[in-house]
Amino acid sequence: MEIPSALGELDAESRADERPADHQQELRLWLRLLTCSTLIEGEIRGRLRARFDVTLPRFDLMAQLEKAPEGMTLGELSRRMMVSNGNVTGLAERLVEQGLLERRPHPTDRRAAFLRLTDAGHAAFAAMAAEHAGWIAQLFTDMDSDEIAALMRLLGRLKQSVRAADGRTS
Amino acid sequence: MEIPSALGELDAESRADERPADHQQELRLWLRLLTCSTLIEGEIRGRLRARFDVTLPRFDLMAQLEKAPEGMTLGELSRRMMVSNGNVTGLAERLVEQGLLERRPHPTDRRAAFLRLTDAGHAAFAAMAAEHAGWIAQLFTDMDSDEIAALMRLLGRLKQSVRAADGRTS
DNA sequence: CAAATATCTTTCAAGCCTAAAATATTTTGC
DNA sequence: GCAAAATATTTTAGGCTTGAAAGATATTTG
Repeated sequence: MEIPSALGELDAESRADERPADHQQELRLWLRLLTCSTLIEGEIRGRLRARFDVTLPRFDLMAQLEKAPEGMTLGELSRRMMVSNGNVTGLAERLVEQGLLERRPHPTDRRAAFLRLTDAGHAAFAAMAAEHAGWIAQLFTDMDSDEIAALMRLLGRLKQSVRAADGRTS
Repeated sequence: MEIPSALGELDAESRADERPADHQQELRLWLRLLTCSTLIEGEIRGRLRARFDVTLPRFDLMAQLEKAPEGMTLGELSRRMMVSNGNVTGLAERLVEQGLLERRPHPTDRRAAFLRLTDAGHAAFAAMAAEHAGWIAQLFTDMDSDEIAALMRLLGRLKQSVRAADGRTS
């Protein structure tokens, strides 16, 4: 316990706005988080390329569509993938060219279009997804189930914190 | 405790290679981790652009150089930033053009070059770093110090696990 | 209903990023 | 010392990514 010292001195609270606050702990955590995702992402990207000659963004797009058998609009896809609209336009274009994706007009809204995996797309994704899951598991090998659960919970809290901060953005 | 049932059946261990193993927990953790870094990265990228008209990669490069007053070679920078050599070549080029970076020959190795922040680079970085730290802290607002410490520890374990798996890569 | 506003998508310019090949130089091992 | 291997960097081709502007269609509102 720290005891505020004598007369005329500012307590920690009052000082907070005058001196650069100490954000070291948060900064280091952010750096470590970024390191982890960069490492994993790089590993997965490399393996997808070597094994299936596919890029990570294309794999991610297919993964989203796999979960929506009836298809999904470009906008919905862009929100779920957390990337820009224009980005999805280009990715989808290339996947349609490859015959993995099918594009059809939205039944009631002529601005929009639905995207769906073709049969070839489903098959390709199934093959990739199986190995992908194994790679991820391998990267997490040294973590036991309790640690994974604890990380899961804390990252959930972090996600919540970030989204909340986003709301009250200055 | 599970009891292996009668004759002729395979125990869990033997089955492992035949059935798709359950990697759900790891997959979901990876997705959540990726969501967190994508959210934070996007937030920081946007603020850097709006407030300082600078990109995140340029900020990252400057942050690395700030820690090495005597400068650093391109290769060292590329390793620390975990990006390709060619990437650093281009980033550095643009920062030199802006007058934030200085490039000088390596004293003893004619293949290599040192990069250092110019005075203008130091000044620009100092201004950005101060606000940057505040933004990060704000995004972590809802996490208390214990949670941050716990996350830090678990991510340390994860980093270790990923690096170890990388070593024993098939 | 018409004007204003919102939404869905594409296009564009600029920059980021990688893997692989090429160039230049240094180090290593005979 | 010299050939071979290793290291530092650049170049190249291709793809990813963004933010902003523009086009097309829907929805809302006066």
